[in-house]
Order: sequence, then structure tokens, then C-alpha cells
Amino acid sequence: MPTAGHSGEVPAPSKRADAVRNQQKLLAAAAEVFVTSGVDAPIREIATRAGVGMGTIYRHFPTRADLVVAVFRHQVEACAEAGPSLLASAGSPLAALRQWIDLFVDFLVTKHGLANTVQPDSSGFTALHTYFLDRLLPVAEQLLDAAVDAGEIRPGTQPYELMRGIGNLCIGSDGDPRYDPRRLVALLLQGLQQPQTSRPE
Amino acid sequence: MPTAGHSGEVPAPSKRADAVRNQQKLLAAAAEVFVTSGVDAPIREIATRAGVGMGTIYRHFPTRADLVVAVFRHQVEACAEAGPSLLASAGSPLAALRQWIDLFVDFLVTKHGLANTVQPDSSGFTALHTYFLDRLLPVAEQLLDAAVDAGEIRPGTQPYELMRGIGNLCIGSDGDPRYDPRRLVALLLQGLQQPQTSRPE
DNA sequence: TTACGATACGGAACGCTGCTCCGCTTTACA
DNA sequence: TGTAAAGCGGAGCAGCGTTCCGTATCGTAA
Repeated sequence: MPTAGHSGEVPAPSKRADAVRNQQKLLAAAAEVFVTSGVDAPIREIATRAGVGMGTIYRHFPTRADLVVAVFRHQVEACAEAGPSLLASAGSPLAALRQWIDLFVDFLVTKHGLANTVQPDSSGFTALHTYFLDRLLPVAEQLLDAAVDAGEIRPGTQPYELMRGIGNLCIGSDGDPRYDPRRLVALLLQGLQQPQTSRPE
Repeated sequence: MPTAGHSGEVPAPSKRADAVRNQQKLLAAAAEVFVTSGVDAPIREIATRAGVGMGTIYRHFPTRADLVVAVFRHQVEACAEAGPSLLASAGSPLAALRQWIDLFVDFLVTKHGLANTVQPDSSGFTALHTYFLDRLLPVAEQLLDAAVDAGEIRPGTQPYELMRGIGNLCIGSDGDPRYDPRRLVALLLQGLQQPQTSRPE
């Protein structure tokens, strides 16, 4: 094989620069549109938002499932990388956790859409799910630990339990304007905070 | 209010005969088409099969969910009524059970489609589910008991467990031509039969 | 730097679908 | 039997997924 890079994410032997650019633009645009309009959003809308033509999107992602899966992996990676950097840039561990969960909720739209797009009992699905857990659980743990160490939230919360709870809160969030999972997630976070952090009214 | 009928299934005060006829034709046609092409089948196909126009189907069932729910209730009723009559008409209780399960599998296509059509966590959904259980469990029990009394199948099988098992076998039956739930259901029934029915090879 | 083949792009066009709307038919009732 | 209302049918519209091919862009070798 020719120069395959250094075990990066793109094993393709050689790709044109504009093709790589467009793929990135499409992933970003699709992620935004999925949050706005769900995973069933018109392909045209995604192409328009990315500033590319219909042909381009179909060349990169022949089926909708291909696109959704790619966005999923991309989001997992972005979410995982955002954890440590938020911890460094945000004012406090709690602020970092809050912002990270915000990203996480956005991302869950894609994750739940996954079940409607690819066969939920296929081998590819379980592979994605384990990837999801392996990559994100340590990040959540790191953020939680930091916030606990800073005395901003009470200790004892399991990362898996929190992620699972947030995930469940976001189920069925489409179609019902009366139900806003973000409000409930915010409540959850509120409940996590130490009593002395917020003044007793 | 005018004459509201006698607490039947149709609370409409007075309906034209052809309207009632068409509604029945639509329910029957939709049921067939759902089995053939799934609950996402084109509305046109259902209208054509029923021999009515597009306007008619949309007047009776404004949304796809309305149609699916109506077919569901209709199927539950038909399935429940078929139990005793099969027991009387079929050659043996086991034959009756076999034919009834055949109906039941057809019907499950609609039931699983329900989850994709109406909100699975809505109150209407749980109401339909309890209706489903209340109406069908006794029938399954009656058929099982009869077959056990006749010595055709081994005793000890719980009706709920059987129905649940058949239901699970029928999950994800769309889209994969390699997976035919009916074969597996038949195997299940085979396993239910008394050892002495089939010669021990 | 230039020229050229390969690669990727864009979007018009097609077929299929859900849904509406209105002229015509059928029904029920007096 | 005559008439108003209720119901019917399907053409037509808008939106979506998907394909296809002329054109633009890129990488490379001279």
C-alpha cells in the first residue's frame, strides 16, 4: 500500500484536498441540521447548509445511514476531545461539565436517530454503541471527578448512571414542543450541586 | 345530542351506508397491504386496493396514525373473535392454535408498525397495549388449554410467555429477506408438541 | 510555470410520495 | 319522487430522494 499516513482516521490512499474539505463541511452541517430538524431532515437542506451540491453529498455518503453513522463517530470524537479542553478553558469544573453536557445533549439527537436509521440489532450498531461508551465514559468521569474535587458538586454520582439518565431524558424529544429535555437535564445538574454552592434563597 | 346509538364502536350519530362500507373496505385493504408492504406503504396503494379514491381515505383517516390505530383495533377484535370459531371449525385444537397464530403473526406487523407511527410513550399507546393484552390473552389461554386437554401439546406453557415470544420473533422482520419469523414460529410450535406426536427418528 | 489527465463538483431533471380541492355522484328524507 | 346534503374520486400541487453528466478544480510531470 502507498503512504497510508500514521494510523489516522483516513486510511484512503490519496484524496483531493477539496474532497476532504467538503466531507468535513458536510459532517458539520449534518450535525447542525440533525439538531434542528432531526435525522429525517431533507438531504437538500444539509447540502445547502454545507454549501455543496446534491451530487457531492451522495458521493461521500451513498445512503442516509452512512451519513448518520459518520456524523455519530465524528460527534463522539468531538465530544470526547471537548472534555479536557473545556476543563482547561472554562472558568470552573462545573462550568466545563455544564458545557460538555450541552454538547452531549446535541449529540444524543444523532444517537437516537441512529436507531431509526440503521438496524438496531445489527452488528454495526452494537459496535458503535461500545465505541460510544468506551470513548465517552472516561471523559464524563474526568469531568465529574474534577467538579467533585473542586467541591462544586456532591460526590457519589456514577458517570454511567448520569449519561444514561441524560440519554433517557432525551428520548422522544422530537415532535412534542411541550417537552424540552434540556430543562430537565438542567434540573438534574442543579440537583447535583452542593447545597452551599447556591445561597439558600 | 341526537340518537347516539347503543355504545357500539361507532358513536357517530348517523352515517351513510356507503361511508360505513368504505370504512370497512379500507380497514381490510390496509390490513392486507400492511402485511405485504409494511405500515409505510404508499397511501395510494391502500386506496387502490380498497377500490376507493384518495379523498375517501383521507376523510376517514386524516393521518397515517389514525389508520394504523384503527386497523390495530380492528385486528385485535378479529383475532379475538377468530379464536373460539377456529376451535369449533378446525379439525383439532392444535390445528386451531396453528391457524390462530398465523393470524396473530400477520397482525404483529401492524402492532410493531404502531411503535413507529404513534408516539410509543403516549397515553394512547399504553391504552392500546392494555386493550391488546386484555382482549387476546384469554383467547390464547383458551386455545392452549384446549390443545393441552386434547393431549396434542405438552402442558405448562404460559399464554403470556408464548405471545411475548412470538412477538419478539417478529421484531425487525422488515427489510431482511433472509429472516422469516414464520419459520421460527413454526419451530416454536413444533417444540410445543408432545414427543409421541412425532416419531423419535 | 505550464499543460494535461484524473478527480470531484454542482444542480437540473425525473419519478414517487403525501396531501388538497372541487366537480360529480349517491344517499336519506320529506 | 324531488331535493339538499353528505360523500366520493382523482387530477393536480408541492416536496423529497436519487441520478447523471457537463463543467470546474486539483495534483503532477515535464
